[in-house]
Amino acid sequence: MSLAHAIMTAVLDDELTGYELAKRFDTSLGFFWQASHQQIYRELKALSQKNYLTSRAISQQKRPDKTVYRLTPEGHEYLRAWVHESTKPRLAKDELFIKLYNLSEENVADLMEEVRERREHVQRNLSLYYRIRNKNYPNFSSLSTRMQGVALVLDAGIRDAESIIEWCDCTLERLCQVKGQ
Amino acid sequence: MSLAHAIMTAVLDDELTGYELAKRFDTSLGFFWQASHQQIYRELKALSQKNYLTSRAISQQKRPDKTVYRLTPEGHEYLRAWVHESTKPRLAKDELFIKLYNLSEENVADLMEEVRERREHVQRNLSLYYRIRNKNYPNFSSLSTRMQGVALVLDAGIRDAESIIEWCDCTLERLCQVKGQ
DNA sequence: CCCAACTATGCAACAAATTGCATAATGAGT
DNA sequence: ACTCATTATGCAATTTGTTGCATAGTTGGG
Repeated sequence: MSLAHAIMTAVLDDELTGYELAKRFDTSLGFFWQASHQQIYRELKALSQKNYLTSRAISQQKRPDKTVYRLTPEGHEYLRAWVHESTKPRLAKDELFIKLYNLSEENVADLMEEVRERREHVQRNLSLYYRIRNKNYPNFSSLSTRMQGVALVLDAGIRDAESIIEWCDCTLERLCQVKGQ
Repeated sequence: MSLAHAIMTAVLDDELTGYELAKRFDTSLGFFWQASHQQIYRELKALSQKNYLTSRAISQQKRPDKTVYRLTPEGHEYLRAWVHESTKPRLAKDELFIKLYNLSEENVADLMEEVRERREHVQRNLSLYYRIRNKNYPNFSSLSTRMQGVALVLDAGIRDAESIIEWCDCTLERLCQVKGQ
């Protein structure tokens, strides 16, 4: 259900296409929500039928035609009311940790490589978050209330990424000792 | 698919019932995987049919009868091979951050309460992780390789929880200022 | 010039997860 | 005495998410 809320929140300020939404769920929004383009297009259609979103077709010459979506007043009110409802605990699933539970001399090299890849991936996200913060949220106090909320989420993403990178470095050192018997 | 791997990993050392597994997915394992008891019982049945787990019925007088599951050699081999396969990126979904994107003077009090609850929840988990570490993994170097892997995951859980608590404290201060205009 | 990646959308089949319900005994607290 | 939480398992319906496929022009690199 909350994919709907995430999408509606994403189009609070911007008019966006399904394609652009998919990219955001893969980058900035990806810190706290993920969705495939198939899911997004399905949900956009459902939300339009419920009258929470309106769509507008845009013809393009050099690119395929596209449809941009924006929040309706009904959608805005629905979202406003939803914020007051009880919040589900965060959901996290990470295969890497299941695999680490199975650590052995036989697989330690593979797992080190996985941790290295995880570090790189998180480092890329962190760089992106820094860029977004420097560009759009340089001074917290000067932001509008809504943008302060966004900045707080960005801060969570940055802290999360930094802490994971530290763990990766520490873990790689320890796995290196396991590898060398 | 990976619920299967998580369950098989959980019964690597211990014989467990579906009920006990459900409790673990709600506490220690919950850091990196969650599953309802309905999901778990279904998966246990499927894994038994595939011959990756064997079950043993235990009659009880004061409590309902129960069934304990353990890993078969086939299950062990399957798990061993799976560790070498490519790992999917972590999946995280958190409604709290969607709600923070919608921060306003109207909802700031509710959101502060949500952040406080999140802090308490994470603090409870952190205390549990500390207890587990002090009890079972006090000295990293003296552990078996497999247990070192478990200790590394525990370390990730501790770092994660500590960093979230810091964010909650910082966020509560900032939200307090928003509340007071 | 060819191949890959990007832009842009969507259907259909399938797998995974959630929600609601059901049973049934024991122990702990008010 | 009554109520609530705990132990212990499971079915059925629905919702959500994944995987595979399909189309089709543009842009960039080697």
